[in-house]
Amino acid sequence: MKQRYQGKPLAVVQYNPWRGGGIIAVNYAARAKGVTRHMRGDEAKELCHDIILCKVPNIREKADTSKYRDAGKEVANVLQRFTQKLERASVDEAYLDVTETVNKRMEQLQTGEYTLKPQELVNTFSVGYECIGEYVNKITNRFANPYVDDARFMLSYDHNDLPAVRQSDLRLLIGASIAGEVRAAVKAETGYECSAGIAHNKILAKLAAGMNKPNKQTILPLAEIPGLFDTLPVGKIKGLGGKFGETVCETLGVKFLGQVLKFSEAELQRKLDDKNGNWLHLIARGIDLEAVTPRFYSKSIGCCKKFPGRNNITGLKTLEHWLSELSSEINDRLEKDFMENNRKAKQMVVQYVQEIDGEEVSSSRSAPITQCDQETLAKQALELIKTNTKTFLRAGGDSALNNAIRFLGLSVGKFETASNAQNSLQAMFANQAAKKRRISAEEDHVEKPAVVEPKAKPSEAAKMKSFFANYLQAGKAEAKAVEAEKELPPKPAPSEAEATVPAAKKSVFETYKRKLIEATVAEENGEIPTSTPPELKESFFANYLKLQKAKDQTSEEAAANEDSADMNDLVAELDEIEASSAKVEENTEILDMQPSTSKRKLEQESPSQDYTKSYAEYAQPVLSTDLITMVKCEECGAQIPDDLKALQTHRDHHFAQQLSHQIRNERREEMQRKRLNASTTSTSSPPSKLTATKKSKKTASTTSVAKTKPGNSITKFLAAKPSSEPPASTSSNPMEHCAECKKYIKSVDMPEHLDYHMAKKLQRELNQLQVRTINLPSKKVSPTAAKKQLNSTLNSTTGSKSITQFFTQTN
DNA sequence: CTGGCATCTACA
DNA sequence: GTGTAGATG
Repeated sequence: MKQRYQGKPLAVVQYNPWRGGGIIAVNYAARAKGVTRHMRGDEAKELCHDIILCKVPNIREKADTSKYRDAGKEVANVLQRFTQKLERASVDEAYLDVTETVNKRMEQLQTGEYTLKPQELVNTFSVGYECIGEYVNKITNRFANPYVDDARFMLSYDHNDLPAVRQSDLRLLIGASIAGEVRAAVKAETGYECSAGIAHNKILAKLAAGMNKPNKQTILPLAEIPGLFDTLPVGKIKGLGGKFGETVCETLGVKFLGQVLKFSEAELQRKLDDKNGNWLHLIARGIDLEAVTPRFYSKSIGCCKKFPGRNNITGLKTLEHWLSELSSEINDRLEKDFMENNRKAKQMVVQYVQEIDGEEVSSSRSAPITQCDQETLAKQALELIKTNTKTFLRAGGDSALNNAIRFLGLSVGKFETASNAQNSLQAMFANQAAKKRRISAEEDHVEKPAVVEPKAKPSEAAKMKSFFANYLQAGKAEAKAVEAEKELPPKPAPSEAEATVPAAKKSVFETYKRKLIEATVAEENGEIPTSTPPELKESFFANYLKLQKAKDQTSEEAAANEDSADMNDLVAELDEIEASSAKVEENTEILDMQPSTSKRKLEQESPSQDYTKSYAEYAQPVLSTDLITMVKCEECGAQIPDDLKALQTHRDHHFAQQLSHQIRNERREEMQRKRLNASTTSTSSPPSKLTATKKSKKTASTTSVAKTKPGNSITKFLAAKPSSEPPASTSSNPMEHCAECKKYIKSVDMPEHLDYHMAKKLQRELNQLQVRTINLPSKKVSPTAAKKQLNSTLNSTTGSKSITQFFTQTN
């Protein structure tokens, strides 16, 4: 492709003799003119006079898309360097689970080994925010002053979840910086540009990725989910874009995803079915339990061709010809695959559509294969068709088919690793390919090439993780374990457990919350609401966990639990949550490559088109200094804005926090005593239980679980460290030494204390950076772009000394 | 006659 | 294990 195409309207067509060919890809300049996929080339010409139509090359009389496969692989090779947990979702999309990198950077943020680099966020957007600077501002303010949240935030989440949600925002920001690095690497090394979505699971990441294009990335914060879903058409969610989505809308009488919240899970299960009801119930809450399944190569290789109308295959010779052509392509691709992956297909499938009595009848037949040369494949395919068609040939001849064939497809799969390298050339290729991409255990039956060498060093000895991190992560881990279990053989019906346990637990949480509220309200004379009444909202994580846990239990266990005190359930649950710092995809990114618009290597930028107006990629960081005036909380040292309301709210927090820790400590000690009395076989180790239930999931979970440190429980935060001897540390009031500020801090407050240090650092860094965008040659600005610019200007003038200046466009 | 082709997943 | 329909890009 030449640079003269840069920015000009362009589309890719295949088979262009008839009406200009079918469009299979459209660049953004052409999209702006209304050109879409599925149009014919001629229609596109009508809409966009100067559109450039590129043809997909024809090989063997059919479209050959290998160029696009190769381009996708080239990009995927770059992506692979950033995580082992890479799932290629299609030829130009991939999911990256960057949880481990985020974890590492969270720690490094505290030690100063890592700092957020705002220039990585210049073309980043965040759902619900006018610009990324606003989002960053919110995060830093919350961390420095965690207990003053806006009403919307407070209403969206349960009090107990707020810390987790707060930390999630910082994690997403780090995720976005990683995405920025990834995309920069893709651009630098391949010339292709791509967009990305950064969120806590695949569904959300995919959704977010589509919100700002091209060449942009979008964060979807947890707190924005309810608002977004209120007006999000159901069909926008992956998996709901087709017939099923329509069924959902019709049977529920809804248009937007948020409307699904009105239905209980049971209702959804009744109206749809068990599985879909459960799935939709979670999706409507932004929960998607699908893990990023590492997969670099597809499970099958296939090709097909339609023979519409007059092109129907009616003769044996023609059929043999096309089977031979398809086999030839398969064979080529298979040879290449063998070189790279040292695997061989063990099964072939032939699909075909016949016209029988004017009706299209499709069939597919499979057979095991030992060889996959062209002739063998073609022959076997023909055999399969013959033997599965009642009257294959027309009576009275030996070449006319009884039923015309309208479609032929041939694919091979069920790959197995070749026993050993067949020759030195093959070995060399295999090794090179392996070096390049270091495939993780993708398939059970595909062995890692011997040369595979993980570059990731074992992470540094885990420092004390913040309570928030564990809370959020573990919550997801728990959910995941339950999900994985569904793949195991049928479990006992949850009947009893489902009905009673959640109710019981719910009351516990309600009581607990009420206590907190009463306590805080009593102290503050009822002036400032610190917690939303329980009936207004439910605990996002806790509720989900409760539900899943109930399902997880056999009736027997449920009965046993009913005997125990409510509080025991709660504490056990919290302990379990905190005990496992197991893996989950914390931050998922989807990268959406855009071959049609992308620039090739060596290409230079060209005159900007309309859509390039909103590009922020010319931004560069400039230093400036300013800080917001804060006062210090005597209790925890946190910086709080110097106003009465903020101070009051902050003190309320400490009170609530102490109460909550106190309750849990008491229960924990009680449990401990019980445990000592009882035999210590089964109850001791929640993490091992997770390992067991997760076993069937063949993601990287096994490795992560193995890494889980046994002592990674909340008790670590609550009990004094044996090594450090704080002055007044007692079992009831343990203290620890903060490495950061050399002060002794109550152990209960240590996690937040560390968060405070991190927040302070973050804010300092970010406050010192101001990004300025180079003034682009002014052309017509789209209404939305104009609005954005206006807002940016407003931001930069009103908050002249504020952090919102990041990334805002000033001149 | 013309909405192409490739790939994956769920489910019966 | 096998064949089919649906979803998606």
